[in-house]
Amino acid sequence: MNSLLDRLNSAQREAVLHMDGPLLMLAGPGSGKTRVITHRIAHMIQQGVPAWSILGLTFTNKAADEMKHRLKTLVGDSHLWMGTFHSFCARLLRRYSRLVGLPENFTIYDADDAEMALKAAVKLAEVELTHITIGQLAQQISRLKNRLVTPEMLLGNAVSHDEHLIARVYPIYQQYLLRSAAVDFDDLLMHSAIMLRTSPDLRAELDRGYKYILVDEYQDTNSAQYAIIKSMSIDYPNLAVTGDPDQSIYGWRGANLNNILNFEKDFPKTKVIRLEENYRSTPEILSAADVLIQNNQRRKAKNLQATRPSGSKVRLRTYGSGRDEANDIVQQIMTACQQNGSALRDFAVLYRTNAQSRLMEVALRKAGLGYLMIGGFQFYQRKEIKDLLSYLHLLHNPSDDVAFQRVINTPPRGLGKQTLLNLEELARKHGVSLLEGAELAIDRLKLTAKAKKSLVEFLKLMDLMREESKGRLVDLLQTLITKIDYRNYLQKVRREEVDADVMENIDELLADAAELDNQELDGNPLEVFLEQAALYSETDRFDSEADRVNLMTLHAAKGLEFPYVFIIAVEQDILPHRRCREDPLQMEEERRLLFVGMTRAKEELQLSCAKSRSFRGNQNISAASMFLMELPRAEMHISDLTEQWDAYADSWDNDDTAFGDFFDRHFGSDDEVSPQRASANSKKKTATDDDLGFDQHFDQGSADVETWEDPNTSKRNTRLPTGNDRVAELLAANKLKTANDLGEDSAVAQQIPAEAFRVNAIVSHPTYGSGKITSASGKGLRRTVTVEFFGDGLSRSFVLKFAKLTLESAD
DNA sequence: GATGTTCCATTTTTT
DNA sequence: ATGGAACATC
Repeated sequence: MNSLLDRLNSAQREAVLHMDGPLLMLAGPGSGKTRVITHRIAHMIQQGVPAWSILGLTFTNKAADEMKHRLKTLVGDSHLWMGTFHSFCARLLRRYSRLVGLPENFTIYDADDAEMALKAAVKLAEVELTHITIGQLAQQISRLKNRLVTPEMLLGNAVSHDEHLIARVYPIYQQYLLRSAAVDFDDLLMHSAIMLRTSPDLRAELDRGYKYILVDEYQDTNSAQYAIIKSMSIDYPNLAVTGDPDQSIYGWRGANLNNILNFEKDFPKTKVIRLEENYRSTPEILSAADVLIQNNQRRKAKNLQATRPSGSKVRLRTYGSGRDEANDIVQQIMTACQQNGSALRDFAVLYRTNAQSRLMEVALRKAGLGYLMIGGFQFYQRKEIKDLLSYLHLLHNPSDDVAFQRVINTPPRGLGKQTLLNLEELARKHGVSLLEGAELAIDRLKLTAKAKKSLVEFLKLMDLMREESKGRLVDLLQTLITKIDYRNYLQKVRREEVDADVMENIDELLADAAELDNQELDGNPLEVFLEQAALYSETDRFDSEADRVNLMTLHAAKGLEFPYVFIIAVEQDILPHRRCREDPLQMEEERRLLFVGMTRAKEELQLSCAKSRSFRGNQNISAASMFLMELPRAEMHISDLTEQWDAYADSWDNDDTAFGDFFDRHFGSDDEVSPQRASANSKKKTATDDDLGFDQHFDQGSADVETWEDPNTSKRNTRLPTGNDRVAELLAANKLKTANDLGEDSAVAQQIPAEAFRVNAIVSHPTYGSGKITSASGKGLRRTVTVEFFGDGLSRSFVLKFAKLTLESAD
């Protein structure tokens, strides 16, 4: 049994040996936390603690599975409950649903379903969503729920317009969910917490039952989760939590850092153990991450100790474009695989937002390398899967109005908007679900023959499925697919392209069902199937046997490790995300996010940014992230691979419209221009010919790595004039005359961009009067514009250098 | 009511 | 770029 304690350092051993009383493990990245947890449980079991009295709560199913797996190798099969908060709560609610007014066959709505329900609620509440989107509203309500704020608590407390709106919609949303016998993700926690609060007997029973509770990633728990754990740790405060405040990255989801910061106060006589030795990363990687995180104000200092031998320097790379970035990384991966026999699965590419995966995917596919993308559009969110599952949901829970809505006319069976509206009204009048409403409708609603027939058929289908649901899940699904001729419908909806994928997804769903059919289950298979789908996340099955490059967001990477890590698009407005700019707290969370990403790496780490990146279809100039300026750059390997930049710039030169847009975006808007942007632009322009000297304003410093400045500080100090500013100024001063004035030796010329003469600008000509520029091309004085004159409606072309054109208005 | 077309916002991160 | 919603047409 002492083998359990072998190969543990003293702090780890102390944690493993701790049994009774609260325990706080402050575990830095790579400090062997999972190992400590599993060994500790194994130790407890060996000491005679019954496994079923231990409750392990994790953040992802993946983490739970991993621990279960490791535990199995230590003590064999054991019957402890280890899972996510959400699945634990789901289980709790299934058993005690009546305590919160739900039937036990309630449905768990995913974000999509919840949004549909919210939309319905907004409609019922008869409010107008003017300046807030449905998504924002959903998030606000989610935050309230995470803080255990019920609709009643909101009454009379609303001050702002938003608060009034929420106070109005939130209760109706909750009602809607209740009537649909459904809960959203947040409800799982909130209902559980409330249930524990209002049922002292149940609380005491669970407290007694789960004598030992263990919470992983405690820094990411929110108030609802706190309430749940706390209430089960009163009589038996054997609560052990592990976490790292520096890895708190779910503040936006209501995670409350105070949970971990105040743990010692909360639970008297807490034993605190710090795990600061890092067994994962090279000293280079660890030190870079450590230097970065020290820029956070709101943290507890900690002393990360590297234990591994020195490795290669952390790389910091600048690319010309996101495409170059992706290609180079793929190149590096291939080289590494060839030269030192690395496997593809040793590599991870991490990014801030899911959208950033695309370029990597393209590059990997082009190179013929397999990849595994975690997150993004998830399997269970695909239309074809959701459609089919909605039928099952409706079958399992006939009150599920969201499922009904999704399913009733998919595939189209002639039940249109108006019919559905009538049906809805009928159901509401009778206080019944939509499905029941449908039954009523057949007699009570005047329907077209077709609609009536469809409704009858639909109800017959549901009956048939009800019959079938006693058998195997696969058969049920198969019957459904055949009856509604679903594959044919899909083929029609998505013409030609990618229908192979779609069909594969359906097959995969069938396979999932078949797999479940073969398992021994302690519950209703249909229910288990649906719940799995609802609480499943892609992160959970990331380590498939296949050898592939891993692609995922920084959030999804939490808790994982890889020999080689690339963090891409470390750029201003992406890695500190745009939405976090003003909020220092959110800014710190962004920094922690990068910290988490960096500390995933074992051997090698590369951070990169690109100077231009396409966003929503067009190329934008990017500035390096302020976080890169905070890194110990002297100790890193820095390289600037922007030689492709000029090639990109040239492609713009050939396309004047594109350049016009570019100009607008960077000089014509009121946005402040960072030095990076400005010099990037000047670099581009000086590469061409006869400029107007406009650049001189900007041509200070190159964008080379050595001159990287903190974009935040420099932005504030140097508000650069924009093209429009200057034109407006000169127009006002009546100094802007004709294009001739833009001649080389004209004083004004130094300041007027010929590009000011662009499409839609109003100009006037001594002979033809005024007109509008309808097209423009060329640079500088050779610029040619076509003007459509208001007088005779005719178009004429001019070369700026020679024509006497006067700019009347810039746009 | 179904199908086709255009326009529009949209994207932070996830159980 | 892309998919959804609003609008138009069959």
